[in-house]
Amino acid sequence: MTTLKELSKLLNISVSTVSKALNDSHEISDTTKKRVNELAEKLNYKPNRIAQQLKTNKTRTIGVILPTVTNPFFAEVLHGIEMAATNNDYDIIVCLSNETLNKEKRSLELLSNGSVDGFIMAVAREGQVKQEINHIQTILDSKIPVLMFDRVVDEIKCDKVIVDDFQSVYEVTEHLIEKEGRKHILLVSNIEELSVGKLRIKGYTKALEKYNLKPNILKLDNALDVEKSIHTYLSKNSEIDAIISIDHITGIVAINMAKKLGREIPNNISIVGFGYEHTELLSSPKISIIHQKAYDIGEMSVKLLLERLNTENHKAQTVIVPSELKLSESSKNSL
Amino acid sequence: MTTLKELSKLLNISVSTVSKALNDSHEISDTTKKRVNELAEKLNYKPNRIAQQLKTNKTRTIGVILPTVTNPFFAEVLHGIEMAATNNDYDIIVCLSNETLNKEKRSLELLSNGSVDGFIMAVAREGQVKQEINHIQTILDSKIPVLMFDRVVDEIKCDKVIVDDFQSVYEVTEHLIEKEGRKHILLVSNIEELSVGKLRIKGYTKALEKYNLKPNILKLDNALDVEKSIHTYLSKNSEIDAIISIDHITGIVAINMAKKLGREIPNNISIVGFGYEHTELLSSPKISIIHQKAYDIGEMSVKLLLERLNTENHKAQTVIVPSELKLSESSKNSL
DNA sequence: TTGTAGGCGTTATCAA
DNA sequence: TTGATAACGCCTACAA
Repeated sequence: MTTLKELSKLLNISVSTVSKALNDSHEISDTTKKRVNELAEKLNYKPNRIAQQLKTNKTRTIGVILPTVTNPFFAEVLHGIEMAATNNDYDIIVCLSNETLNKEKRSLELLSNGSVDGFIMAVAREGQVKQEINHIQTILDSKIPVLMFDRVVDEIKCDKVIVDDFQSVYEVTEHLIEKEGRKHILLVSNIEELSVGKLRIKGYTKALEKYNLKPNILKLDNALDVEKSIHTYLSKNSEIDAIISIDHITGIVAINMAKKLGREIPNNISIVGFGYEHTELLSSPKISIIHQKAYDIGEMSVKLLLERLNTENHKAQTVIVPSELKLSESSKNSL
Repeated sequence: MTTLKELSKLLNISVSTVSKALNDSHEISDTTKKRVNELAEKLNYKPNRIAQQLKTNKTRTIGVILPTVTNPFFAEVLHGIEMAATNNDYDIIVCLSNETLNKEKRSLELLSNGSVDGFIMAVAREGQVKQEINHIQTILDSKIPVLMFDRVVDEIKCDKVIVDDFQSVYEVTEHLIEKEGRKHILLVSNIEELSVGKLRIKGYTKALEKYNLKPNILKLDNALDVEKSIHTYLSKNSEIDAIISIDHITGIVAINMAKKLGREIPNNISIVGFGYEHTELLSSPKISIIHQKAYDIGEMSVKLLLERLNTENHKAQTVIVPSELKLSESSKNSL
C-alpha cells in the first residue's frame, strides 16, 4: 500500500504538505495540489484506515451481535443495519452468539478493546433464560454505547428498538374473535422463554380474557417433531377454529397439518403467523402474517446508535417499530 | 480506555516495562509483573486493537461481501464463516452488495485501505450478468487475497470454494429417470443467469440427453406470481411426472401447486428442490432436497483464505464441497 | 532488570 | 506556501 511517506519522497516534498494537499487544504498551492493528486491517483493511494482510526480514536465501526442469522428475522434486521451503516460511512463487524451466553460475552469483550465505537445487539436465548446481564452492563460502564433490539433486558438502561409484540398479538386475537367469530383459538409457541415470546403470549391471553375465552397454548420448545405435535393436537381438539403461531415457522406447518386433516382454510379455521419478507410464498393458501418490519428495526437501530455517538449524553430512549397485520387467503375476511 | 501510559504513570515505571510485563517477558522481575498485572486487571486494561494493527500491519479481520443475507444459503454460509473466523481469532466485516455491482465495487474499494487482510465473496448477480470483473482483479493486483465461493468468475485466478452444481443435478436427474421411472421432468429456474444456475441446468440437460429425453424448462426470473406460473404450467402439461427446482423456494411452491391440482406426491409426481437447514419443515409431504453444505462452504472458505494469508504464494486452489441428496416423502423411493 | 528511542501512517500545531 | 515536530497506543531493539 502506498503511504504519504512514499508520495512525499517521490515528489521531494514533506509528508505534511502531501497530507494537506490531499485534504485540499487552503494552505497549499494549486500547483502542488495538482502534482500530489496526480501521483496519488497514479499509485492508487488510499489513506490507511487503521492509522486514521488510531489518530482520531474513532473507528466508524459498529459491532453487531446477533443470536443467529439463519432466522429470517435477524437476517432482515442485519440487512437493515448494513444498509444504514453503509449510508453513514460506517462498517459493521458481525458476531453470532449462536444463542449462547459464552459466545456473546466473548464477542462483547473482544470488540470492546477499541475495535468498535458502539454495539447493536439482540441478547442470546441462554442469557435471557438465565437473566445474566453483567457482561452488558460492563460494556456500558466502560462508556461504549450499546443498543438492544427485539430481545431486550429491562434492567439495563440503554437505547432500545423493539417490536409491538404485545399489541400486535392482542389485536390479531381480537380480530379473530370479533371479525371472524372465532372462539377456540390455539396459540402455538416455540419461543415462550424469550422476552418477545412472553409478550406475545400475554397479548393473546389478555385479549382472550376480555372476551372470557379460555387460552389454548401448545408449547413446542423441545418438540422433536413439530409436524407431529401440531397434527396430534389438532386431531384431538377438533373445536379449534383459529391458530396463532408466534414464530415464523410453525404457522406454515400448521397450515400444512390443517389441510392434511381436511380442515378448510379459511372457512373452517384461520391461521396467522409471524413473518417477514418471503414468508407468504411458502404456503398455499398464503398464510396471514404479523409482518415485523425487521429491515426498519435494523435501520432504526443504527440511527439511534449514531445519534448517541454524535451527541453528548442525551437520555436513553426506546423506540417501538409497529408491525403490520397482513391478512391473506388463510384468514376469513381476506382483503 | 486504559492505556499502557496510564498504567506506567500510576506505577511509576516506564511504558516499555509495563508492556513487557503484560506480555510476560523474561526480562521483567516477578514482583513488577505482579504489580503491573494486578493494576491492569483492576483497571480492566485491554491492549488497543487499532494500535496493534497499525504496529503489525495485520488486522486479523476478513472482509465478507455477500449478495444478500436473507437467502438462507448465504445466511448459513455466513454462519460458517463467522464460526471459523472466531475460532481463529479473526473478526469479519460484513458488506451486502444487494446483488448490485455498485455496492460490491464500493465495498471492495472501501475495505481495501488496510481495513482487512483479505476478502471472502460471492459475486453479485448484476456483476455476473454483465461479466464485470475488473474491480476484483484490482484488489488481487494490490496483493490482497480474495476467495470466491459459490458464484465464481472463471477468468479470475484466485482460491475458490464451489458446490458440485453440475454433478448434483445430473445425479438427481438420473435418479429420477432410472430409479423412479420418470420421463417428463420439469426444471423450474429463477437463477438461470447465475454461474451456479447455468451449471445446474447443464447437469439436467446432460442427464436427459443420455436417456434421449427432452428438456422442459420453466424460467421464472421475472415472474410476478410464481405460484400462478407453476400452476398454469402444470395444468397445461399434465404429463409432467417430476419437478426439479434449482433454488430454495420454488420447490416448495411446486409441491403446494401440485397438491392443489390433485397430483399425488410421490406416487404421481416427484419433487426435488435445493435446500438447507430447515427447508424440509416447510412442506408436507417433506420436499426432497439437494442439501448444500452451506455451513461447510463458509468454514472451508475461511480455512483456505487463512492458509493463503499465512503461507507464501502457493498456487490458487479450488475446492468443491459436495452436496448431499436427501430423498424424502416427496420422492417415490423414499428412504 | 528497567528505561530510552524510534516507528507503524496519519493529522494537527506551530515554525519557517 | 511549505516543513518540522509531536502525538494517537503499542511494540521492540538497544542502551543503561
